[in-house]
Amino acid sequence: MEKELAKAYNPGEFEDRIYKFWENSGFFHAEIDKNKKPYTIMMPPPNITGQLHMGHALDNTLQDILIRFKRMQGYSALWLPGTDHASIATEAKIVEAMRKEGVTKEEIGREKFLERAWEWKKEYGGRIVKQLRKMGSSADWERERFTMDEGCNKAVKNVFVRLYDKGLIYRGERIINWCPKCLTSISDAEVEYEEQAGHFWHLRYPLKDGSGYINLATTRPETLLGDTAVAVNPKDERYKEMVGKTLILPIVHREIPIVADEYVEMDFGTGVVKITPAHDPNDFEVGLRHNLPVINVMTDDAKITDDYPKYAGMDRYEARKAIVADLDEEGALVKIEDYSHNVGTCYRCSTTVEPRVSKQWFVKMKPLAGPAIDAVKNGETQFIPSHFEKTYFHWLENIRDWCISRQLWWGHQIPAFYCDDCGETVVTKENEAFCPKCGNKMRQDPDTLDTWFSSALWPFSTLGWPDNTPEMEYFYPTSVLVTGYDIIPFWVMRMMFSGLEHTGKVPFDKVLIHGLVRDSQGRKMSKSLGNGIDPLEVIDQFGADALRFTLVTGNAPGNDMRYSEEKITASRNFANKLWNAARFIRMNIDGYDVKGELPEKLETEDKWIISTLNTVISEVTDSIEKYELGIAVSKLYDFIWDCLCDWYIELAKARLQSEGQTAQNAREVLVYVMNETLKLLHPFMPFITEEIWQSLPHEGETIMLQKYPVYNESLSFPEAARQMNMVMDAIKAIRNRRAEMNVPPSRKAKVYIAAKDIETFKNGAKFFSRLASASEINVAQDYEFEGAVTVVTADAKIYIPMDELVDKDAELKRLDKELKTALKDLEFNEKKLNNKGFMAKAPEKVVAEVRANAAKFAEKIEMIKTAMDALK
RNA sequence: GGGAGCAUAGCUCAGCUGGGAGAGCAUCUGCCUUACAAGCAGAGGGUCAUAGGUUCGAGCCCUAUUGUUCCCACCA
Repeated sequence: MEKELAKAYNPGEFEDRIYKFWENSGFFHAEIDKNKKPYTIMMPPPNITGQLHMGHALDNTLQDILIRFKRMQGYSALWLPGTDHASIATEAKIVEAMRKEGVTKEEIGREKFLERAWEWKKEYGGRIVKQLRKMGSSADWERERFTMDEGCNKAVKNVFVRLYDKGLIYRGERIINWCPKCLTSISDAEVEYEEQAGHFWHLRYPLKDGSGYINLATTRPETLLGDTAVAVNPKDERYKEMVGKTLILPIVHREIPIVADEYVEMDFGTGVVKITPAHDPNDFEVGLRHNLPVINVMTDDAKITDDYPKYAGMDRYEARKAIVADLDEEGALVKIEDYSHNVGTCYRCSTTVEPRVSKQWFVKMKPLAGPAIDAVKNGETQFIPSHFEKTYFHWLENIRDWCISRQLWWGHQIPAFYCDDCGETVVTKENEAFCPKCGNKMRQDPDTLDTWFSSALWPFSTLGWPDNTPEMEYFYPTSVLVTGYDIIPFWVMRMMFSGLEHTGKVPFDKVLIHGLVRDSQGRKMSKSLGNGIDPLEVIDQFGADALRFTLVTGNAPGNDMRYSEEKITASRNFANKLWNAARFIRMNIDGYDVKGELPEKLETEDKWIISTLNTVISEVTDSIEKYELGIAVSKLYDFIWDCLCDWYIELAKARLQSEGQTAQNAREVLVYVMNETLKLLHPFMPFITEEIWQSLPHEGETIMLQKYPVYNESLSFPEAARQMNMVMDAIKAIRNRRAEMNVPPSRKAKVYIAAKDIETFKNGAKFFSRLASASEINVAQDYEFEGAVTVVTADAKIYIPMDELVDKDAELKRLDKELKTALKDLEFNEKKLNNKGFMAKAPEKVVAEVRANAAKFAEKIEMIKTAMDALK
């Protein structure tokens, strides 16, 4: 036989060995059997920090569980590797790494930079994949590298050109969020708002005709330089007369109109807003509606432009001071008020973002959103749990055009070319372009595409699209996307509309949404808080299986979970329990020829455990198929700990110590049940199940490629299970009673069982000595005792004559209490049976159950009564 | 302001399509019973946030309220 198990569960002793074994088994690069229905699952991109974090560990655990489960079921399950492109964070990391080497990106140029970036990416991405593998994940870097390099680029260009030709991509002037430090636009989602203490500067703008002033307030007086109007609400009686008149802008002394616009709220402040279209998104919209000029007063790095010589070169905060001082001097400053307000900051460098007008590429979202909404509404793609559909709809229904250009180098360069001479624009898949009008070589747009633009194409770009590859044909649409709820708007939504637009099909059938992993106090894990827990350290200390188990246990889809040391300890203890159960089995089969096949003659307890296992098989399989992994895992936990360890192994001990066929049968059943259990558990705890499986009699090379257990009707023994439960109930009742009386197990006592079903209890009598501290066991239809400890179960009346311990009054009191609960139980059931509505409307099954319960309690009451009579 | 989630034992959370409330940890009691003290056998502990409603029957479905968390928008 194979190998000894160490005395205690110590994952460190075998995880590395198992991991190497898997590497050589070909599992990670399993050949795809194209005759079988595929199960395709996507794996998100390696995290940019190069460090595995809990969220990632959770993602991967869920994905890997599904992959392993499906492969054991015979599907050709496949990872689709991820990509991670033009994010500011990525580029910043690369720039930082280069700075340490003493070079800047400008110095080495775009081409070299990208080369360097790729090296960097390879190093960090590769590291992440190694880390994922350590936890048993079948993540695969080689495949990722390929698809990132070749597949993605091709797909991105194709999509861009396609959308442009259809008029769904356009270039236009818009207000965007600009980070003056990173010198790039950032998407709305990348802006973080924080509460900042600021001021309200109350200003007054004089009317040109000298008839008075109009008062308004601003938090950003420096943008006054770019004011091109003042707006009031059209319904506002106070200013009705003023609309259309002209004001003189203080300091600048430019003439600006008063316009009426719904955007202005009458109740807020003075009901007057200064309009600076170049430096505020709302003002920009107002400007569009009223054809106002757009005057940009700031440079890229948020300094005042040369158009205002007095302030030129000052940064926005210096300029603010200077302008406020000048306003005061001019008498335009009315008062200053303290005011706290939300300010948008760059999520990476925390610099206050500057809304800025610039030329960017946009995707028209309205035409793309419609089909994406429909596909979920008609069930082509389902969210699990389904309520996340609401989030999805809410986003798509309120969607705005998507700014896709980023002023970065690391990413896919926008395939648009401009003619410097005539201003012609050409969008093409080619690497260079010549102006159709003047024939000059054109200049490619230096910007790159938003990371989500390429990520949105992942489900098909990784399969070779736009070519009609066999992979595309076979694997697309994919089966399930596993991801956190926080990126539904960024990614899920964009994959949906991209898939529908470009392939005509949804990218995946199911979207399994999970929550975030928080710390033990419920806070989001973050670097700045220092409360992040490194999964690798957890693995070192407790084992990868314990981590995986913790991440799925007691956790419903979509709900956040808290990570705590108590939880991981509980998981480790469970692994230890399983380990020791296996050790017990190994010790008992040592020296015997055991195959783990079910013997022909099964005892009642064998039938009970096999039947229970059979039920667990169907429940676990159903739960996984419904993506209720937390439920599946708790079913397995209960079965292994309660049924297998606490009961079956204990029940089998006596037989194992005997000789002959019955002992051999017990060995076979033990190995059989353990093997089936290991297979059931394998997707959740891959390392320990492999290690134990290898140590027990088995056929095949690895547990990973065994068939997942299937419910088998011929292994269902409800009658044996019922009988076993009667015996177990009696044992529990005796233990309970003894514990109440503080009788130590070492003190054995005779047990007399009075029951209708004599056979069952005679059959089960052998268990009472070990499990109920019985010195002797007698079974009969009835007994008459005076002064014995009495225990009543639903099926038996048990007497334990322990004369010196018997306190008649106490016994009577206790029995009386039991009688009362039994009477209450009976009443509850009878009430239902007497309820006409219940009898008429409740399903037959429920009525039958209630009827059976009523009978059971009536019987129990009788037994308690006779027991009490005997005591009196 | 718009949207969503959560509210169940001292703590952390399960509870699938409605059929008399569960687990782990913690607490208390008794056990080193030769797989396991990372263990075994027991015990206590809940008006399932509040108020209505639907139903024969509600932790679960509906409405309102309160508390709480998250996402989005953001008032110059």
